[in-house]
Amino acid sequence: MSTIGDVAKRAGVSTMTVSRVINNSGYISQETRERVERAIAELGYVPNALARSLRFKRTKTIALILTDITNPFFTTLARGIEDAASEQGFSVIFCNTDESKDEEAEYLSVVAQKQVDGVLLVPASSSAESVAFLRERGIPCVVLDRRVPDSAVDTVRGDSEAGAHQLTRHLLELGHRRIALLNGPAAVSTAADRLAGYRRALDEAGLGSAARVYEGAYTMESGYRMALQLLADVPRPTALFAANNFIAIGALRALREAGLRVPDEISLAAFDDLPAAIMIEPFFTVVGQPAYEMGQQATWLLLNRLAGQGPTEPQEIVLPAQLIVRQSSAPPPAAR
Amino acid sequence: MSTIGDVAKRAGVSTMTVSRVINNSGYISQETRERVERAIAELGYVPNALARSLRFKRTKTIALILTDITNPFFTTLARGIEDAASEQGFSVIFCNTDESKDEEAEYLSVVAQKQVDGVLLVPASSSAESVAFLRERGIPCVVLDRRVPDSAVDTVRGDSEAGAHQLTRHLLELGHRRIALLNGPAAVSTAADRLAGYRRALDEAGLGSAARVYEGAYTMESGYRMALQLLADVPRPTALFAANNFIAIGALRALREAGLRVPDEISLAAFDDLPAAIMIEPFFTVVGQPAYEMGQQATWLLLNRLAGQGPTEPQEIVLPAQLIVRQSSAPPPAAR
DNA sequence: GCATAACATGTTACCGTTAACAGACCGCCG
DNA sequence: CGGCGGTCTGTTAACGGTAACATGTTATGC
Repeated sequence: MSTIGDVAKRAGVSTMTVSRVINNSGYISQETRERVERAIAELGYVPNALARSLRFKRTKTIALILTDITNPFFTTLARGIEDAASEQGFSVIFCNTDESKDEEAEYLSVVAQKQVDGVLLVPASSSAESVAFLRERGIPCVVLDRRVPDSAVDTVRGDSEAGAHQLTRHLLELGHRRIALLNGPAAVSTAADRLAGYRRALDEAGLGSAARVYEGAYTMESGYRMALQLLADVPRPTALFAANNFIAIGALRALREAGLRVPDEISLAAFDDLPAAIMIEPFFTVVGQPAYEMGQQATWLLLNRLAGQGPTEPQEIVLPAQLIVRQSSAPPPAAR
Repeated sequence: MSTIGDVAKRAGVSTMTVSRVINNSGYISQETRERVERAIAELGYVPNALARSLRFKRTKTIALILTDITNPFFTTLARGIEDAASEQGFSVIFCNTDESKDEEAEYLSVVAQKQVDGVLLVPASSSAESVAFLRERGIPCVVLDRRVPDSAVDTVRGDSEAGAHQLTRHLLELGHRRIALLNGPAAVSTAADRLAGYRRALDEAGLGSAARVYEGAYTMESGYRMALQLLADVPRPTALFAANNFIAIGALRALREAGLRVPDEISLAAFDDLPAAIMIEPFFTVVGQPAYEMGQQATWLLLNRLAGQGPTEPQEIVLPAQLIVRQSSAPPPAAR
């Protein structure tokens, strides 16, 4: 690739003159400008952003560190982020941690070295380490989807507690009394919040002691295993609340294998919608989160920080979750 | 963020000594090494990859330019790419072009400026411009999923022709004689290939004149519109072949709205599987492509090129597509 | 006991770009 | 006609890191 020096030589001027043409700064005569532009075109010159970034200390690049892009919730989030970022001329480096703290730390180190201007982080665990790492190095950060025990960090997330409360109430109102929660890892704030919402709904119904909580991971395998375990319980729950979409899919498989019809014999409801695009038969009763908007808002917040705009206090933006009742939830068999 | 100079000052050595410690090169006394390491830890120093890249002319970063990450096929592809890249210490910048040539050109310019070591490109159109742009600037490139009219470029794609042939034959064997193809844009090679496979199957069955081809975009809206159009045709086709998953979903919506039961009254089969994770009710008969492996292989190919390994001739890796018969295809009503 | 090699550290220059400063030339004003 | 301001272009140094070279010190071998 040619450099500004090559262009300068070809146009018979100094590199500084070329730089002025590129950046439209200072004075250049019409004739020189044309000569330089011709040289640029002939050489197919593109400025070296590394050299620029080294001087300006900004790369116009942000990092998106999430757990798994194949989870449709995160896919949509990522799309919202990339759209909002590219609109303002920013590029996005994306990283999948698979919920591993070590992977996350590794990626943080890499993107810090690459001098990203900011980080959008879906933290793998509910610790303050990652945020502290970034703060020490002066890298702005917005935490996405989950809380971390650090009150001074910008956060954009869905309202897991209220969403879980809504979903549990929905099941209670259908007449269910034995509702099991198939939850994600306790260390992840969304799991803690969904548990809290579930508990609150049960408590309000005077059924606090009926809580049945299984703790696993936000994966299909874990959903499958938790459901198997649950099916062995006596008496069996009449409704399952899956704490995310993957758990729901895994659990559904287990229910199918056990020959249980949904929702006739057992109800199943979940947190996190699947994109409408993909729901061939709109089936799951869910609490959906506005993933695309969440990504947009987080990016706007981060880019505003980078531009030194907006309020200085840390923001916590909590987007509402919405209950969407579909076919997977119905009154319990006994109640019919 | 602190620099190598700050570390050097704190440790009372030259920057070169610090550099040697970081890179484990040359000779350093145990004592000096420890002093430097302490200084690094105290300052939370991370080396500036920009400065390094400026010297070495490699950024350990690749660009992934695709049309839309929310298409599950590309999501899985992207995941395969990121996994393969990060395993070798490479970061991935991702860009959504939404099938726009202008967006693609814009992104190419940006990533060229950012000095990515290579580009994985799902071209928005079947022109050689983008590949030429990269070649002029010496940026290695692997074209993904689609062909471009440039025989000298590495390509990794699925076998659209054979897959479409298989799927069409499947419908023919079920007894269908009026099979409509709801295709993507003719300018995209996968659409051309799927059309060719479809035509070949019909020709082989002596039904070449029965071909009915609708051309649209690879989107749900387009699938919906094409299906509406098709439903007005007399006589109506008994089977639809949707050229990708989004078209299939849009078409299914139109069929539902028209009150047509699938597959009893009309069959529907598609190219591109939906991830098993998301198929709540395995429903669509499809030709699936190994998206994750495609991403992996493309990345390996690109990284090998960067390392100067592997054959020098351009590669064309064509991965097989696989017919998966599920519930959306059945014999035509008349044949029952 | 002295050349020689191995070890340990520092200095200089460069990667590509641009801010800051420095000239050179022009016309215009008093 | 001397000086001043506007226009145009060039030189130098710096961003953070490292290769290549230089220098000094200590151990090794004969």
